[in-house]
Amino acid sequence: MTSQFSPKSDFLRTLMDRGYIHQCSDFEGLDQKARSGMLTAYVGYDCTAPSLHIGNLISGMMLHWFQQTGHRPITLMGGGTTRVGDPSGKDETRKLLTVEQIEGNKNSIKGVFGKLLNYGPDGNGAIMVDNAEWLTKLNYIDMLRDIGRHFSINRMLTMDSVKLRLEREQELSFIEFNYMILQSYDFVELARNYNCSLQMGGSDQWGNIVNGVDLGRRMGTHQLYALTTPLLTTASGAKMGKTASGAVWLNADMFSPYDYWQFWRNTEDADVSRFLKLFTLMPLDEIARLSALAGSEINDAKKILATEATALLHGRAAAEEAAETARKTFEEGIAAETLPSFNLPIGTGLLAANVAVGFASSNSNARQLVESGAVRINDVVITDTRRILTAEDFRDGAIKLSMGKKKHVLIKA
RNA sequence: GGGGGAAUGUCCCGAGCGGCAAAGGGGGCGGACUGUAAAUCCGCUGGCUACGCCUUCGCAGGUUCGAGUCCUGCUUCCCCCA
Repeated sequence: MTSQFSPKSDFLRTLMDRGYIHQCSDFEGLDQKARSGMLTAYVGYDCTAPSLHIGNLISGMMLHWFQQTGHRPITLMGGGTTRVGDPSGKDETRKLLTVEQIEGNKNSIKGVFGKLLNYGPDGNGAIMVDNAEWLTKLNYIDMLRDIGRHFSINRMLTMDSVKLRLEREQELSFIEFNYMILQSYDFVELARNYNCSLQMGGSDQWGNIVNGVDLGRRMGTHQLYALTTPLLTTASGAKMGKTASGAVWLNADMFSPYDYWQFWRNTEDADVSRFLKLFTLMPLDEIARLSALAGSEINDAKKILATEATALLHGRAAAEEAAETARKTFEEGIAAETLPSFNLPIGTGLLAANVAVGFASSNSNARQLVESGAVRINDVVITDTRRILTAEDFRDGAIKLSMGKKKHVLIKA
C-alpha cells in the first residue's frame, strides 16, 4: 500500500503528498533510482478526440512534477496505437478512426502540453514523440518472432481489459487484442532510444503498463517501472469530466476558459483539498490553510481553485477574466460584458432565442423550461412562451438571457 | 454447415395479453432548500405552426379497423453442435 511507504526522492514524495499515486510496480526501486540521477518517464496519449479532457490532465500534471523535480518527461502521442484502439475499460469496440482523423486529432491535442511542460534542448527538456514512427514500420513476421513470442495468450486472457469482454460475452476483435502488445513495445522502444525507465498513466492503464515492464525484462532492457494515478471521481463517487455538454475538454475552442472556471467553481466541498493538490501548482501549506475553511467560507477556496486551475491551462489573464465575469454575474447580478454573446434580431421569439443560444435543444424543450420558470430576461422570470424580444428589453445594447441559476448569455441585436 | 436466442424511445440499462408516444431505473436538465456545494424533495426528458397534428421500437414487405407486439424475407450480434 502506498500509505506505508515514505519516499525519499523529491519526485515520489511530491506525487505522494499531492495525491497522484495509485499503484507502483516497485516503490523502493523507483525511489532509489529517482535519487540517483535524472530519470526519463513517459505517458502515452490516445488520439481519439481533438482534445484531451480533464481525466488526462492528472497524468499530464505528473509529468509536470516529474520535470520540476529534475527529470525528463516524454509525451508520447498515440498516432500508431490509436489506429488499433485500446479495449481497456470499454464495453464494445470503438469504431476505427481514419488515419486522417487521427492525425488531425494528434495535432489538435499537442498544444496543451506546452502549458504543462517545458520542451527544449536543455538537460531535462521535455520530448514529444509519436509511436506511429516505429509501429507503422513493424513487419508482421519479424514482430511475431521478436515481440510476439514473449506474450503468453494464457496470461493475456486474464488481463482485465480482455477478461471483461469475454465474461460479458462481448466481442473483442483481434485488432484490439493486439493493442497491449503494441503499447508494451512502445515502452521497450522508448527505453532503448531515450533511456526511458518509467511509464505513468491512469489506473485503467495498469495492465498495459506492467505488460511493457515485463516485455522489457524479457527483451533485455534495463529495469522498467510502472506508476498509475487513481481514477478521477467526485467525493460522491461519480465519474468526473462529463457535463451536460459533454466532456470537460482542455482545448479552449471546445470548452471555454469561462466554462472551465465554472466547472472548478462548482466542485463539491469534500473535493476542494484534493483538487487543489492535483490541479493547481499551489504550495501544500497554502492548500492546507484553504482546506481548513468550513461552511460557506469554503467558497473562497473554490474560487481560488477555479482561478488557479484555469490559469495553469489557459493563462493568468483568461483566468482573471473568467473570475471577474463570474463575480459580476453571480455576486453583483449585473450583466458582465464578457459573458458569451449572441446576435439575434429584435422580434425573435423567446423559445427560438433559447434554442439559438444553446439553452434548449428544441422549441418543445424551450417551452417546457419556460413554463417551469427557468428562463429569465434581465433577471425577470418569464413564463409566457409567446414572449418576443423587444427593443425595450435592451439595456446598454444587450439583453441578459438566463437559464437556471448558472447559465447566462448576452443577446445583441 | 445444423440448432437456439437477441436487436425497444439515437445518452445508457430495460419492461412491453394486438389499442402505445410506449412501464421502471440510471444519467441529464429545471424548480425548492442552500453557499454557484453535497444530501433531500418536486417537475421535465421525440418533434411541430400545439387542447390538435406528425414521426418513432434493426431493415423491407404482409395480415388486421388497428402492429413494438402476429406472419414472411433480409441484416447484424450472441450461444450450442459440427
